[in-house]
Amino acid sequence: ATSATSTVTASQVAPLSNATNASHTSHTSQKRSPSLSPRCDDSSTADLLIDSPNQPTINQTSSNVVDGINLDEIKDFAKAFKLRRLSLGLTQTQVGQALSVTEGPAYSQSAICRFEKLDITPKSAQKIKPVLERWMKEAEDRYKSGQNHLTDFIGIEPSKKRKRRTSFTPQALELLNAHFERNTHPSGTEITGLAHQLGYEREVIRIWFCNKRQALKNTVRMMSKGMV
Amino acid sequence: ATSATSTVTASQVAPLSNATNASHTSHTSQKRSPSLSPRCDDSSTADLLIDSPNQPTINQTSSNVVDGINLDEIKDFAKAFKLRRLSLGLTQTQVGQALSVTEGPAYSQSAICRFEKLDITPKSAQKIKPVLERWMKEAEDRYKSGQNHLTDFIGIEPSKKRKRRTSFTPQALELLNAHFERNTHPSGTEITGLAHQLGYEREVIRIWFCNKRQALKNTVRMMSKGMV
DNA sequence: AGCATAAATAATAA
DNA sequence: TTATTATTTATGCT
Repeated sequence: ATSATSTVTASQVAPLSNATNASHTSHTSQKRSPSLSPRCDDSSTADLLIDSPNQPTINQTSSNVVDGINLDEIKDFAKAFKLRRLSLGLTQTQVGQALSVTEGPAYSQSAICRFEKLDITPKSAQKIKPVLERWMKEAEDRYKSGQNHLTDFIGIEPSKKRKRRTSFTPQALELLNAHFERNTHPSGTEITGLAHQLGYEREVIRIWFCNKRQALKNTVRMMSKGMV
Repeated sequence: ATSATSTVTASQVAPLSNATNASHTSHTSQKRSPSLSPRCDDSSTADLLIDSPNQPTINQTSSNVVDGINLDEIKDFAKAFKLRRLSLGLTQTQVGQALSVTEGPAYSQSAICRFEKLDITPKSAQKIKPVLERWMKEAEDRYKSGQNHLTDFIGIEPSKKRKRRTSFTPQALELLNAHFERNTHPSGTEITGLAHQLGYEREVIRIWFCNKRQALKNTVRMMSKGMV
């Protein structure tokens, strides 16, 4: 996201598949993991049924229709989506970030990755599909009307405003620190509670704890080196 | 490879028509001279390259025709090539390796990368183009006649699975981090030692350091921007 | 569903 | 070209 020179063309397209690993030194035996067969090929998908409490993902499913959901349709869309994304020169990360800016549900890079690989349950896919569908349509329209519209829509460079640095009140810090002393890893619920109680955004609080833990770690590290 | 999932029929590839965007990089970074080592056994290549060490790359050229070479044509092909490559779910590495197997000149992943980015001289491009053209045509034909023909042509083992994500024990991380603090660039010997000591593959340890350096760099970057 | 980060691909340096 | 770095994708957790 650095140079953003005029060459915003569909360059920088992301990798698609695994190629040979250029590693030297193939040390000892590889722990050949039980293949998760994240693949559509029909090679014996049975037997792998590790009883999962969760629904199987689409690519683990052989049927074409589940719960009234047409999997083929989703598979086709996933493929097309990926291709269109690449054609526009977008990364999963960019799409994810763009989604979080526009209205409607947002999804992370991970979620998009999993959608493209169909490594999600039919239900989830069914839910995400329309969101991506709509977004992609819009993105393509923008693309056709010129690069600027697209980059603008995606929210790259142009309007990447940085969040203002939060400043905590002494009272808030006191409470946060007190909490931190009891528990450096507050649960999601606790974080939400604190955020609400103090009137800060949840994410701000979460980050505060991250940073605090980091600071603690650094302190410990320095002390162990006799630097403090 | 995992990309098998991403295969899309070539016909689905929207040509992304026109798009020959004339935007010519107001260059950000001073590109290094495109000097390639004249180590190739193909003497003509050597001639071609040493003959003008400082010749500008295509993307540094504004003209459409240089030395009787139609740059627009090359640009269009480069774009189309990339898209077709992605549509077939191939990586630059795979193409490079496949080329080295078939008869005719071979090119490395780096060479293909540069061709796609037009970060080569017109002469070099002119020379590579037909090779890639011929190869891609063949690959697409194979693709149409079925996956097997393609994977065969490419010389990949159909079931190359991504390595399972390693999870390090806290103890291992502690040792690794301690090491990292002393030296972010351990020597090969040190890496081997650590791998042995911790019971992980050497390559895994090497990659850990790569990623760790990356993370550190990102942190520094963010801190300098006041983001942490 | 998302974070953190391992692994893989693309780009650049040597 | 090969070796490394920079970027992106994918996955183990929870």
